[in-house]
Amino acid sequence: MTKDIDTDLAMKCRTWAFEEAKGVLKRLRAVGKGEVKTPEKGYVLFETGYGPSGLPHIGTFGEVCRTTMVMHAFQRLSDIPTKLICFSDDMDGLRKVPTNVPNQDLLRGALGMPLTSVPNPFDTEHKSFGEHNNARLCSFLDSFGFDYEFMSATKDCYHAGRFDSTLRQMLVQYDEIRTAVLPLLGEERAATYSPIFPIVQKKGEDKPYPVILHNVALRGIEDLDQGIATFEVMDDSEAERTGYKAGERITQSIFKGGCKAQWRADWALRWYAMDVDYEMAGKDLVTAADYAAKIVQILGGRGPAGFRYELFLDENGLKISKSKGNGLSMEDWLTYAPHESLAYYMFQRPTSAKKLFFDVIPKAVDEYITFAEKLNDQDPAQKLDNPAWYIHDGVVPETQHTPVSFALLLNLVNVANTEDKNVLWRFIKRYKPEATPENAPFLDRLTGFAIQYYKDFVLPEKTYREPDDRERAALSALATALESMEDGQEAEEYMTAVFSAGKDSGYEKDELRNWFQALYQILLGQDQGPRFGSFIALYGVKETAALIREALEGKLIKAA
RNA sequence: GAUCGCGUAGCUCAGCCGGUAGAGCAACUGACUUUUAAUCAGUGUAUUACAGGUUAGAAUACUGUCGGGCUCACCA
Repeated sequence: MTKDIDTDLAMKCRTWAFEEAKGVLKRLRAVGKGEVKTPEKGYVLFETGYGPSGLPHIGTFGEVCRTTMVMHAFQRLSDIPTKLICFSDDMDGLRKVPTNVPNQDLLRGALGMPLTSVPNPFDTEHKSFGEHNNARLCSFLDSFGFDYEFMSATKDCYHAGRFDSTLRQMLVQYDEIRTAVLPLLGEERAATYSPIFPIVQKKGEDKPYPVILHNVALRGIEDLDQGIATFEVMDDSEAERTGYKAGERITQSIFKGGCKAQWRADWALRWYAMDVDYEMAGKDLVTAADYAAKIVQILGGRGPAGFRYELFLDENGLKISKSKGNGLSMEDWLTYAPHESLAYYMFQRPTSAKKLFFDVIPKAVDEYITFAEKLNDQDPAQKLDNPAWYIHDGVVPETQHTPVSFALLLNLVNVANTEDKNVLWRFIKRYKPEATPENAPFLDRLTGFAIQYYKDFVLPEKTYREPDDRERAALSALATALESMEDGQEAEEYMTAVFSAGKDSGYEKDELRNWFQALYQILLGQDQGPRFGSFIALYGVKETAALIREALEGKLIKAA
């Protein structure tokens, strides 16, 4: 790519993304024995992991988004080609049945199977549960335009034999690896811990039914080059699920899909086999990542560079958990704001815990807009301090331009009292006559979000009331007056009509305030509203008249 | 128990390779308006948790204390 940023300048940049990218350089220098050079695989590998037992979520987005930012930074530090791989750990066993998935019985009958062997409970063309979720991950990532390569543990690695040479080595160093992990484990677990789990056919099943044996110990290596080894089952904890009881022995090849590594070891296996240069991890995984790095060292390699980001908390400072349903979900955010604003949020200080709840959304959107608006005019040093640089990889597209803030838009949609984008656009044009949905597509998206916000949070609060006799007479007079008027007149003209209708129906001068309040309460379902003359001008004369007629017929109350 | 981050204006937070403390919201004042809201303009006298040391100078780096919190220690 063209060098938009001078390398020296990039080296001086101290934002976390560049600090991380420098960490990658440091790793390359160590691996290259003092020289930074292109790795044998031909590129620098940035990896993010994904567990396909659930759907992609806000954490998935955060990792891919942030890793991409580091990769973009790295591209300013070095000419070495880069690649981002989103790795799906889809050989992992199905441990429990997710409650938010159809065909619960189907899944209950597949416990213990690798996810890519679990039948697909969804009505999609994918053969397995794992593959279905993989596809979900990809379409999720694609919807944001991430530039990545998908990799399946089952298909691309275990079964393809890609991990075999590393597995061979793990077999040789089995005890060493096991010993390294033991200090981390509780006593009970340590007794039966194995870094490698053989995958066997469940006993007593006619159909193919692969299950992962977790409670085994390596007893001997029969043929190292074929990966053939003997394992002994250590207890009866999985007897019911697998048919294997304590003391039974299994001799088989662990190559070509014959085994699965325990997750800490699996991480190490992947890092070593693929020579991963960078992978970040959430704080909940720090210990595991440290141990995985130790295992990589035992294998003779060096773990990837990468840092530990803090977790997201809810409004009360508690960890966001999908099962508890606290905090904000991906869907919540994307319902009310563009993904660019979420990327902006992800850029903000990943090393300190952030509260992620509803109120942060509008602020994130407006801060994103502020930075995006000024990026292209800044000098290179300033650009590197601008979050928008990281979100858009250097240049903000013209289509992102928006002359109006999200906060203003939220006010506008409230005032406009509309679920119609076109009406909202008329209000926007009053502020910024040059803006159109065509020349400001990002603003057009924002109007959609603002309307959604209005629908979900403002509209339910509305309470329309019935007009009394005097109000009824005044409203009726106003409707009649408006029906004889045309669009396109000054707001003052309409305002005069509103005042006349009020005065003619008996409102004294000091009482007119009540007349306006009545309009809002009866027509808009709220105690306050826009200047009414302007409202008519923007909403439309005929439309306003129609609205009044509806109110008089009591339709608005029923609708609400 | 181990680890990691946090403690700055009423609220949410920014500032943290050291140089007299900022934003948004809230509040208040004014302008505009034949109502209100919006909009526009303006208004911030915070022991930067506490203590100590380093420095010509510390919210910022260091040491300690207190407070409250996440995560890990069964599984991944």
